[in-house]
Amino acid sequence: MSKRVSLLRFSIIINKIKQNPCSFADIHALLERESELEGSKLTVSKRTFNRDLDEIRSLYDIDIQYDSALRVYRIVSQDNIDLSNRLLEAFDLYHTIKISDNYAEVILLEKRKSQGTEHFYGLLHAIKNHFLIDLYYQKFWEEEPNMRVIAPLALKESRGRWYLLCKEGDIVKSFGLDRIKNFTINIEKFKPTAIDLPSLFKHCFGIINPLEETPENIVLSFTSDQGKYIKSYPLHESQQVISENKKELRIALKLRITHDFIMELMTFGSEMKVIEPQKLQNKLIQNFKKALELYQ
DNA sequence: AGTAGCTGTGATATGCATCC
DNA sequence: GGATGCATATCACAGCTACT
Repeated sequence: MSKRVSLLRFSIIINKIKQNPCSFADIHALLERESELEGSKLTVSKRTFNRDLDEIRSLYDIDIQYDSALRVYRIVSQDNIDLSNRLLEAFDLYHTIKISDNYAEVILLEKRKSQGTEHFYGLLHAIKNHFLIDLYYQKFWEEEPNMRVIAPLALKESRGRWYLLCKEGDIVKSFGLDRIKNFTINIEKFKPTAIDLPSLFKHCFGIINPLEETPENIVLSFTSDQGKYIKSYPLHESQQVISENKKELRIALKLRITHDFIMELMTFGSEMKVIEPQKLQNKLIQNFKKALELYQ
């Protein structure tokens, strides 16, 4: 039994129980069906299933137990939902890529360059042990990568990309992992400083963080169709629905108005209107006018 | 150097017995 | 009825040898 087959079985078990608490017989039947799709045997004995539950508990922090009153297995606690969902997602993605060769006509992977995740391990080592690093970084607008010595603080995910947060002087800067050409861990250490990074980025849309800007209360109105997407994929953690009817969905956000946020808002075109603040509305009007001028 | 085939070892799955 | 412990079976893989 390969690790991949076990992990696939864990994923099937968790997803099934997550959707609907069910009996061992139900899970066995599902594994039987999945075996046909997968082309290898996924069904296991009751004993192995029990051991799987232990593994799932330690791997994903998902506690599945038998409910004798309802005669079903169900999830009784999930310590860190975000983390376990991400672990499951990561495995589903891994599995899909793994089998994509055999399903080339139905699994269409995006052709894209590496996200720089190969740097994770080395960077984490430097962050944990407070080592300075010599970073060779390729800016979008420069031909050659330049080298800088920086104090790495954290890795941050933002809008599907990964960034290295560093301290340069008193400022926290971010570097896209996909633009890191190379880095070496310096023998010199830096003095760790207590910076509350989650708070620092609390009112940011993405990775751009102009601290001189104060967070603004923003109200947006979406068409009801677009509103459905916005409700399922919120723009920001501060997003709150303030009103909803057949014609529109109104949401409130609290964040710093940055270029990336304005660009994101422009992608909604005529499906969205800025209600507040006035200066954000003006900025969008100005941008759309400029865009229109390109065609006149 | 590359690879096919063999073997030993550790990891994993299983069935049975027993407990609660 | 499900959960658990234990002995055994099975599998994957690294390391080795022999061959091309």
